[in-house]
Amino acid sequence: VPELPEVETVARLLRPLLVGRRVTGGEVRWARTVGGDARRFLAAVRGASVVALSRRAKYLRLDLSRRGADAGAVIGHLRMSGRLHVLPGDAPAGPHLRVKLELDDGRALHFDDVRKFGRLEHVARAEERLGELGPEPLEPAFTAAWLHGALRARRRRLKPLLLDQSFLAGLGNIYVDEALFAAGLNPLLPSDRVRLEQSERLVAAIRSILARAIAREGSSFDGFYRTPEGKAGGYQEEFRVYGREGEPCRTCGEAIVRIVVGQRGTHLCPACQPRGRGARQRRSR
DNA sequence: ATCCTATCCTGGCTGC
DNA sequence: TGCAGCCAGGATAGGA
Repeated sequence: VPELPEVETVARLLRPLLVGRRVTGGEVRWARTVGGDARRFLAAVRGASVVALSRRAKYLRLDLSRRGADAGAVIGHLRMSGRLHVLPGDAPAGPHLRVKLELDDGRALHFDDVRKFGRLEHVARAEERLGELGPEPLEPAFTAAWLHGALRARRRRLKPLLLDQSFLAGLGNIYVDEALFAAGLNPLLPSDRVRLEQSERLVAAIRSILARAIAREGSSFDGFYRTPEGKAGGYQEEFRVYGREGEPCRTCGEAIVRIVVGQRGTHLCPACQPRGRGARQRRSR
């Protein structure tokens, strides 16, 4: 599932192929992908040039201009199964092609998406489609002090809170599970019981896991995510808990467990990620 | 304030 | 072998 590292990889690899290019035409095969109105979308992007390509949370943002004037932006979200590829103009459409944008260099941007949850929408102002997003975990503002305060200001279980994009932007099911394992924190722990020292471990875990996953161009384990070059990512080889139910913990040998938290499959090592120390102290007295 | 459920989708899997 | 039914999963809306 594309999360921050996968979207960052897509942005980095597409940027040199798209920035400076003008959209000369296009085709929409699934209207909902572009927000429901294919004609309006194509009119908005035809003739516009890509002036910048960036990532915010799990969104891709293509800023457009037409004859030097602001022409809004295309906001992309890969959701579960979306893929973006720049291919030769005469490349055949894949079976799940939803949107194709022809470029002035003879190539074309293909948006393929088996499950049709992905989006590639045009908006006048990028902010209106980006929603309310928390801080970027790789930005300097994401510190242990901030996280600790933010966690204590709420009373939610850690896992759903870290998945909440308005709390922290860019993490999804995989990297939350991996980060909680690396920090030794239980996914069910109420956020207001996280101590400063635990917040420090969590910040360090999130930062290092995301950086490492970007270096490996994301995670590919279910046949969906591929880089724009068609390659699989490599970070799935470094998973400690995700998708490892029943397999031994690489730290302690205990069997990895899968539970459901907030309707999400959640993987953890029950020995390395025990419930909070307070609960254990109470039990032992 | 927080949690839960349904919705959107389809391929792949399970069970019979 | 065939087929019905279930499930994952990000974001969001609406209800408890």
